[in-house]
Parts: sequence; structure tokens; C-alpha cells
Amino acid sequence: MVAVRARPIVLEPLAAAEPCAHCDARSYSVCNAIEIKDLERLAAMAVSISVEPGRSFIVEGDPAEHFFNVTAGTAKLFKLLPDGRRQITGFAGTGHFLGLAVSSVYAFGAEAVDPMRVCRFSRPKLRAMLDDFPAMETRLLEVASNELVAAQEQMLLLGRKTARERLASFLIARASIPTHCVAQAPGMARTVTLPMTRGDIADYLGLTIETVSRTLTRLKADGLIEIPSNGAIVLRDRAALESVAGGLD
Amino acid sequence: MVAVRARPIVLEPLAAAEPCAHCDARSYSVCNAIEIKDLERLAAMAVSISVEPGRSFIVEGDPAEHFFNVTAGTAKLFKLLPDGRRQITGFAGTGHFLGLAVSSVYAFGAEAVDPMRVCRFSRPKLRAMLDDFPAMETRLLEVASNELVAAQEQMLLLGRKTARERLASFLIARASIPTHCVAQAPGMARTVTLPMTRGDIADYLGLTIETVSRTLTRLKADGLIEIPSNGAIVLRDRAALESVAGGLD
DNA sequence: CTGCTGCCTTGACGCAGATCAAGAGCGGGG
DNA sequence: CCCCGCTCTTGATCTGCGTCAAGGCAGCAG
Repeated sequence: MVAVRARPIVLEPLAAAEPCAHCDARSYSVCNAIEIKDLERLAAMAVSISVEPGRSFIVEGDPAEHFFNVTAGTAKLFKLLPDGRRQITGFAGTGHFLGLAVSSVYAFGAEAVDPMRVCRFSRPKLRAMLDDFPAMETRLLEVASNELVAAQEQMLLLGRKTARERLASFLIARASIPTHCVAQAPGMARTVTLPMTRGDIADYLGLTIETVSRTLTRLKADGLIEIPSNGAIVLRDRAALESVAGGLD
Repeated sequence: MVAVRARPIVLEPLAAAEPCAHCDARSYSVCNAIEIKDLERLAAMAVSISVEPGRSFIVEGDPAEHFFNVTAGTAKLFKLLPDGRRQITGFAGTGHFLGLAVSSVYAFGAEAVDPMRVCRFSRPKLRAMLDDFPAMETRLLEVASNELVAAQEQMLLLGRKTARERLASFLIARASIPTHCVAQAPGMARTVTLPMTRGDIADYLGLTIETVSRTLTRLKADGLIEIPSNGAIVLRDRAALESVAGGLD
């Protein structure tokens, strides 16, 4: 196992509309602003890439030449301090759009958490596409607005919540991601799958690995969750978790 | 002095293009995507409002009926937990656009820090305007992208930086706001004015008032800053501050 | 002038979470 | 099968920042 940090391998350019029309991610993503008849043009500019776990496909500070669209798997997005401290600013799952930045360089890095597939677009080409299809730009603004709201929520978490509240908030938020939970009834999802490590969770919540581990153990002892395996957590008392996440009791 | 929390008073609807064409904020703001000949239409839908210090003009959870554009003064944007813990997610100065949210309710509150003027737009009207002028939507996406980058930077600060690093970062960031510093040469601004209280700074940086006060005192003792008055700080050693802000030494 | 009211500073002390350290579980390779 | 490497858990101790408490100081009203 050598040179894992090398650039990901380009697999196939998408020649026809086919791949976009049948893409799993389309219904979640910005692409759904494009009508089927125009999908061919979108497909022509996209390049499908697979990224293996641990490999990074966006490097903070590199020239921002591409946009990405996640079609499978999960990425962690992060910023680093020179001494190695890391803050994960978000996890990008299926349908997530990456690379929004006016600047000429990426403001964050991105690395695959599990086996991923992404669609890659060149910035100038996507810009041209946006000029031709204002609906897509509207959709993009919508996405950006939602992320802004999520970012504000995360600032509240990082600035003002306790470790216990952070973990509860994290689990509740994860439970509402369709891809990553086994839904019983709407809003009643019980089992949350966590593709990322404890270290990733710690860096996302502004804590250490040890505190994450201890806090999960305590939530389990309190009967709020079960931990069947490292990659899964069962929400036993969702109402109580929500109340903890909101800063009550 | 009673009922300070009441709704702000509407002053004058803007009848002609005049006020927009001569607006101090136009060059900073999204409005500069609109050509002069179309400004009249923009002016027709705007309502100019003045907000006195301490008065809130956006309430978290209220129906999101309006967008705002700051034309003078500074607002603090914040989220609250039920027990009163507060996280200020940003300060909005002249030219800042507020209210981006797909949701039907505001995701944050906004309160004037100093005497403010804002332009208010109804959401449906602005939506119609955006459909007619895609350039404005493009500009808005640009603004949203920049805020997203700033939000990620703030997450790094809140999740991973020490109190000293947070204050240094805050002062450096403030120094690059044209309205709030006395610029000597480009990038060489020395005096930063701080319209907000220590409590506001604390809630912005995820600290307490006491820690903000102590940390500023220590930065002063170390010769990095001077504190001529409560509302102003002189950056004596900008390079050293930048290095502290970046997590070095 | 005096007293009041906010805001800020400073000091003493406590605690949530970080750090340091030692296993425990577990999957993969030989 | 055992060994190795990795992640996770758990315990002991430390510490940066929060909490509690006591003034200082400037602006304003009377």
C-alpha cells in the first residue's frame, strides 16, 4: 500500500444523458433543476470518478478548478491549522454539491470516508451551464442557503453546547439523513449508521476521541442509545435525545 | 424608556431610483448587480427603516416575510438555546444582505448593535426581481458562497482554537472591514473600532466576558495591541497577531 | 457636585473536557 | 492458528476556561 495520497483515477467520461437520467443522486441534488431533455449536456461535461476511503480529492489551498457532486458514499470536509489541529466542517453524502467558492482556491479539503463516487465538473463549463439554465442557479442558491443555516446551527453547537449535547445533536441530525438510517416510520428512524470513525466525529464536534467515546458510553448507560457495533447506533429514546440536543435538562 | 422590544418604525418608502442610486451601501452590496436604469424598480419595492441600538428586527422562528439589506450601522445575528445561552453567528455591517433562508421561518435573530438603517424587501417581490435579473441571483450566490467560507472559518475557530487565538483572529478579521478601521495603507490598518460590547464578542467567539477581558489584557501586556478606549483597539504588531490567529506559537 | 447604572476588569476557585497512559476488541495476513 | 495493526474504551491526572465575587470607571440625571 503506497502513495495513497495520489490523485484519484478518472474512470469514464459520461457520453450520453443516460448516466445522469438514472443517477441515484439526481433526486437529491442540484441536477434535478435540469429537465430531462437538457441532461445530455450536463452529462457531457461531467466526469465520473471513484474515490477510495481515506483518499482526498479536494486539497485546501489548491486552485479551485472543479465542482463535485457526490453520487455515492460520504466525504468529510475539513480545515486544518498548521500544527495539525483539524475541524471537520461537514460530511457530504449522496447528492451533496461541493466546491462552492468564489475564490480561486479551495477553502477546505475533502476526503472519502467510505468508497465514494463523485461527478466532476470544470468550473468554467458549469458557469456557462448556469448562465443558460437560471433554474439551476436558483437551486444552487437554495442549497447554499440551507448549508448556511446548517453552518449557523453548527456554530451554536461548537460555541455553546456541552459534549453530551453535541453528541445528542449529532445523532439526531444523522437520523434524518435518508441514506444513513433504517427508517421505521417517518421521523421515527431508530438505527443510525456512522461511516466515519470516532476521531472524525470528535473533529466534527470540536471534542477529543476520548470524550466522544466516554460520552457515548454514558448515553448508553442512561438508556438513550444502544451501540450494536462501532458503525451503528440505535436511538432508544429519541425524545430524550432531542431534549438533550436542544440544551434542556 | 419603555417597550424597547417593539417593532421598528417604518420611515419612508423609497419612491424613486434616487435613494438606491446614491445609497452608500450599493457598492458593497448585491444591489450593484442591478443596472442604474433598473434601480427604480428596486427602489419601489424597498422600504427604508431605522433601527436603534438594542432593538431586534429579525426574531428567530418568526415567519420569514422579508429580506433586509444593511445600509448603515451594524447588526448582530444570533441563535439562542432555551436556557439563554447565545451564539452570535456573525456581525452584519453596511452592504450585508440578510434573510437568506429557504425555510418559511428565520433561522436566526438579528439586533442592532449601533444606530442602523436597513432596506426591507418582501420575499415574493424580491423573488420576482431575481427571476427578471439573473445577474442579481448570481451575485447573491456569490455572497452566499463567501458567507459559507466565512462560516467554515468560524467553525475552525470555535471548535479548535484557544481563547488567545480566537481574539487574535477576531481582531485581524475586523481590521479588514473598510467601514470599521482607520486605514493607513492597504492591509496596514492599525486602529480597529468595535461597536459591540465585550459580551457580544464573547458570544461570537464562544467564550465568556471575563475570558475576553483577560485575554485582551494579556495581548496588551504582550505588546500586541493597545486599548485606547472600550470601543477601539490598536493593532501594534499585526504580524504577531496574524501568527497567533493562525495557531502558531 | 453626587449618586446611579452599565460595562469592564481583576482575583480566587472549580470543573468539563483535554491529556497521558494502559489495555481491549477485532479484522486481516501469514 | 497466532500475530499485528488499528480503532475504541477506560482510568488517572492536569489545565484552560468558566463561575463566582468584588471592585473600578465612565456617562448621565438630578
